[in-house]
Amino acid sequence: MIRVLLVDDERMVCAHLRTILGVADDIEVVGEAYDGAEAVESVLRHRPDLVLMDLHMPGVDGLTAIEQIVDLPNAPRVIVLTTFGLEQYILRVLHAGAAGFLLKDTPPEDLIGLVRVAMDGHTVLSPAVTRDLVTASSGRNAARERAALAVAALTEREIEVLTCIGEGLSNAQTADRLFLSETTVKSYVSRMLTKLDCANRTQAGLLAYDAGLIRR
Amino acid sequence: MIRVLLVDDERMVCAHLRTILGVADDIEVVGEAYDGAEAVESVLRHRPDLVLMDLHMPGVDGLTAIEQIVDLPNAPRVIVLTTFGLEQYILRVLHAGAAGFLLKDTPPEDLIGLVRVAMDGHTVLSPAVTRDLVTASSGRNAARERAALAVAALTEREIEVLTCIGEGLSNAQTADRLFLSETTVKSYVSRMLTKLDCANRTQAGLLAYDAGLIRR
DNA sequence: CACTCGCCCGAGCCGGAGGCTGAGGAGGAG
DNA sequence: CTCCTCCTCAGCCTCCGGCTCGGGCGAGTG
Repeated sequence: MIRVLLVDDERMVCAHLRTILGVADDIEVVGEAYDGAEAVESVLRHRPDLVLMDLHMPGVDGLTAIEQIVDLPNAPRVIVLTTFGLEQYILRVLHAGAAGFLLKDTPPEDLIGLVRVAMDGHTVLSPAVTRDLVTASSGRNAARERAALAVAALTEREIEVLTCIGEGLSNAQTADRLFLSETTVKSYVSRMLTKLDCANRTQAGLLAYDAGLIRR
Repeated sequence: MIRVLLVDDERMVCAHLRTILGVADDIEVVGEAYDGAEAVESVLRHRPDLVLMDLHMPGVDGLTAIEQIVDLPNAPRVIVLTTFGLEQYILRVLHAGAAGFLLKDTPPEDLIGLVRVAMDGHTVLSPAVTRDLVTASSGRNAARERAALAVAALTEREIEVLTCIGEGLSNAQTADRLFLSETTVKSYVSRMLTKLDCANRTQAGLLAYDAGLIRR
């Protein structure tokens, strides 16, 4: 038996979910909560196996509620079930410890299977959420590959200078670190900028970041 | 009826999966393939609804096989099912268009439910895969939060200027874009640098990047 | 050997970047 | 009305950033 807690500030939604999940004979809705603070209390009181939670709620944020819930001993699984347009929260939601991120356009007949799968320890995502996750991270990869390719065309010394630029050092500071004259550093910078097709050192710094020369 | 194609270079694995999925009366294994090239052919021949595919295979890579398969008309859903240690491919796998990323320690009894959920359009991930996905992106989040906090202290106009800096524009170019005088831009830059505790516009540019003001 | 070529270093010049002071107008809070 | 914040702009000065040119050094090449 999977004990489920529903969390949504709109009671209509809770009621709707209750009827949807009611048809499954291995699922039991053990309670409802209408904001983040209530959610944490309800978890402590009803000890559910799984929580279906909205993100947008008055008072305590859904995100912080998740963090508090998953930190509890014998913590339940938490699935975020929210409206469109909040897909970009996906990374933060997963980082908070959620077991899934679903949009409210999820067909009712799918929901039961999703609950079971999440209960088994797996992570479930709605199509739009996956799309956002991919586009959010694919942009970086494209930039990263371009940057790595551009940097590969540089000499070793030039890369050292580029790294310094990426750390925000001035030419004088760079010269100091690399035991060079400032004018030497300047000439390196100049050649680099043309090689990398950058207009100024700021662009070069971002490129160094993309290429992974510097961390933060 | 869900028509499934199995792709794994080890035939034992295919046979095992066949017996596991055999107990579900809504799933039918319609074929097997033992490398990436075969997988594409088999998809064209058997027209499955869903493909269970290993990543590590001789010849054509699993990743490129996925890309080719999901580009087909009436493409099937593709779930990656592979061994430990390949979790870091998660982003590439999702970007290639996969509907899931499972490890081979997935309990047999879970697999059927996972196939059904993926078939409904959702994305499914194994716990270890989710963990890797989160840690891979959480490193940047630390820098991102610091940056977002710093940027929050700026006025709207200052943020616009900061964005231009992040794109590598000069003061004159920034002034041109925002319909301002160059001296105005300079004063903004000056105040920003002190507010953000940056020595150069290069450091400010990286901060703008971290804060998500600019994409690439 | 002389010649070339790429990489490493450096000087000098000039325009832009950055810091400082000062100041006017628009709008909100008291 | 006054005080305050924010947006806007000017002028000045200093210094850094970026460009051009040039020399030294090692490795190939004919």
